[in-house]
Amino acid sequence: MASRARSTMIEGAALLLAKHGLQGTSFSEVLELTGAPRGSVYHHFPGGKDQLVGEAIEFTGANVNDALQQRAGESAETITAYFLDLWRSVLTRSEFSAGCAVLAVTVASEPGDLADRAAGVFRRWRTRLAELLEQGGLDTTTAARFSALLIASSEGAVVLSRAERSLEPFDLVADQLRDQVRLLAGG
Amino acid sequence: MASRARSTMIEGAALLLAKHGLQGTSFSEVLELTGAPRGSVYHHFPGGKDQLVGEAIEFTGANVNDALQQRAGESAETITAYFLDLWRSVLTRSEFSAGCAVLAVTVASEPGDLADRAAGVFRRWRTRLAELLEQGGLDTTTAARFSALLIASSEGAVVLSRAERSLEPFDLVADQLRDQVRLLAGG
DNA sequence: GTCTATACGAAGATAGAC
DNA sequence: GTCTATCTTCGTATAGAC
Repeated sequence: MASRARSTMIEGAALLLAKHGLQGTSFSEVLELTGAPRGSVYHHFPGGKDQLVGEAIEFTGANVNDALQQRAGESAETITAYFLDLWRSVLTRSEFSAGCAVLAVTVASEPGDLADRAAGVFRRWRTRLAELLEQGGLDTTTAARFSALLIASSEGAVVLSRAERSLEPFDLVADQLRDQVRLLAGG
Repeated sequence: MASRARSTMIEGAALLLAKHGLQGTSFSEVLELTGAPRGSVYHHFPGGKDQLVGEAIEFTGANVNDALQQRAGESAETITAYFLDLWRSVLTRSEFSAGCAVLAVTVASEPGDLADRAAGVFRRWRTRLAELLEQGGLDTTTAARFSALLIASSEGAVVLSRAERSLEPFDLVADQLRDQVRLLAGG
């Protein structure tokens, strides 16, 4: 039975990881943000911070995969535009204060279980997106390549735009990718 | 007069930032790595950690710009391939343990001087690369777009490959980008 | 320029009462 | 399930001697 406090903490941790990074996300901050009770942290997460963070990035991973799933069956162009909008809205809704929790964990964690879980999330995104792009009209090789490119460049563009606090870098990248997928789809 | 210990610390900090992130890089680690004397940290860097980190990312920024400069006058295809190889070698030489210091600082620092300096580094890369791509045959608009795409996707691809501890994601991205710039250059 | 000693705060984690 | 108290470690930063 998953308690309310437990899932609230996971969602809160996911948000804080996206904003402040791995070491910048403490139990204290998560509790302050979510109002979850301090005394039950190690009751819900006996594995400590690593467990909470691990579940938070799996949560983020599932969110993105669910969102992608909603566009199953659409054209490669539509899927590309949708994926880009997903990340663009992270920037706009947070006023450039948030990015990707999975990336934040990857660049700040030493090799180990946490890093492996982050890798798993990235890999599932890449596989799922490639499948959808292939269904959307790209050939197998191109779908695998463009899936990797789309994820990598979205992640990177979010970082550039966060740094500059401007949508300019992100939008330049997005424009280029949308043009490109049109050509690849033989439009 | 810049002392030897001072520049050694800056280089060491740049490497550690790329490996362990912002909060994962402490004075103790920098001193251990570089053998610099503990007693003169605040003599060389009266601004504390922020100053050291700031100089470290400027150092990284200058390194990349200098490397780019070596390819001035070459074709857009050559410049693209060279820029990708630059980041690919970060992965291979570190056995997937290092990434980009500027990205690491961006996703882990709160708004302030440090974040602004990171933004400046990214912006200078983007501007300089766009100039070179334009000289290399791309029209102005395409050069600006492709410069942003190339930087964003390299940064993102480094993260994906670090996570998976495999060159596969990076190489998929690189293949796609090299194909794309060939088309853009009218090849 | 470099040293040691130390102040200070924050973090993760554990123990035991309720 | 939740609380408070506490332990331990580690980080940045400062002070003052050499």
